[in-house]
Amino acid sequence: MDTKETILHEAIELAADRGFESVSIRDIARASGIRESSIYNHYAGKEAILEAILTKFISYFDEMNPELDEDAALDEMGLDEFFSAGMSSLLAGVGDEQHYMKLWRVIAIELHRNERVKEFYKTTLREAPMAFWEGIFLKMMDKGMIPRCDAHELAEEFFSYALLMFFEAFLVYYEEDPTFFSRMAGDRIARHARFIVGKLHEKEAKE
Amino acid sequence: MDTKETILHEAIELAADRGFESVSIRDIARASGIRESSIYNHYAGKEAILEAILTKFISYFDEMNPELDEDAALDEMGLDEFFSAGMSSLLAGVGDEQHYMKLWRVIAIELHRNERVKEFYKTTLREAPMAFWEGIFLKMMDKGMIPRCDAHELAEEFFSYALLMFFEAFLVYYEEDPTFFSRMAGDRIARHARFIVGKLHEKEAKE
DNA sequence: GTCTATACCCAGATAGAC
DNA sequence: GTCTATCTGGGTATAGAC
Repeated sequence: MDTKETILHEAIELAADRGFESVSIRDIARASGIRESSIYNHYAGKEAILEAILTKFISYFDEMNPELDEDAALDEMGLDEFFSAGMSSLLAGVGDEQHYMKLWRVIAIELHRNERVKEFYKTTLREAPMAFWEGIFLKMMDKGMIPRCDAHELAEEFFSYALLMFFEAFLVYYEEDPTFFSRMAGDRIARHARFIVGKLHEKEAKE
Repeated sequence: MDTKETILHEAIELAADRGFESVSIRDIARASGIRESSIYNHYAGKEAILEAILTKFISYFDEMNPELDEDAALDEMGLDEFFSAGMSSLLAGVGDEQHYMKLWRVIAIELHRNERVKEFYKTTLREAPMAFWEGIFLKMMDKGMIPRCDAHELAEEFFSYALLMFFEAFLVYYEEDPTFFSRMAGDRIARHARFIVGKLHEKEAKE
């Protein structure tokens, strides 16, 4: 690993503990085994390191979240199976490699003060998945797999729970248990999915 | 307003913008119209001011959230009415006075690094309301108002959405719209409540 | 590209006159 | 209880030798 990568890596490790704001150039230099001044040969300043962290996170996220071929999947699966598959895909997208988890933690902490992170949250973490699931639900209705209802609302009900898990895992429980998301989110979201599926099945049974 | 109160007030105003960490004693002194050194006649240090903020918030919160007499209420109301009442009570508990909203914002930002805030979140914001709603659902089942099911799960499904609104309102949307919670949470949570009530009604119809 | 040395600033905090 | 003055430490960042 070259120096530039090392600096970035150590900056993330430190920022996951106490937030990027609380990490100094000195800290990063010490952890990277070089002097403060050497950092400026690789990054223009502290802000540039944060930008690099966000860029790394976003490209990592995109790479881990290939477009799902929902049409093919919908033809082959039942409703329950599809939810499980969708959730596995979601969790795979979050990843569970330790260092990647730290990136999520940094992003969560930066949310309140960084415009780029806010934009990422609003479009990539919230709107895009909501639109995806809304599309899925519409197709399910077309195929008669679920009864007709407001697909937009259904998507909101379904995906909101995953968003709450994100906030709780990385802002509330992270320090006492950095694996909270990988360990708990899967089960909790699966339970939630069953609740929603239950609702759809009941509707079906009723009609 | 005496000096000690002024210091606390201005500290909150500043911390709501950029987080308490980013506010300096100098900033607070300037906003309060006194010198830095004078602050130490009222507070032991910066940490003491943060503690005072948390204490103010918690006592304000407790004051705004009187115990609801759910038994009496349940006897008089239908299911829909009770949900509306419960939600109004929740929103009243959050309050909408500007300065109080700023306290919520500060709390949300501090969540990731302050143990006291984490504890408040876990017990007062999450566990207590969950237990309250679980109790309500159990009583509703006893009275035959809703079909029997897992009351704990139902409470989680119901209240999780309100928690997500808290995170989104104060971490994501606050800067562009400080009134997001008062304006949006009410409607959104009401819609969510209708979704849950819908589910219960369908269960009822089915059985 | 890394080092030493240093500039410059602002942070939290204290001493002591009034 | 407020002020002026000051301390000490740590922060980001730059200059220039090697």
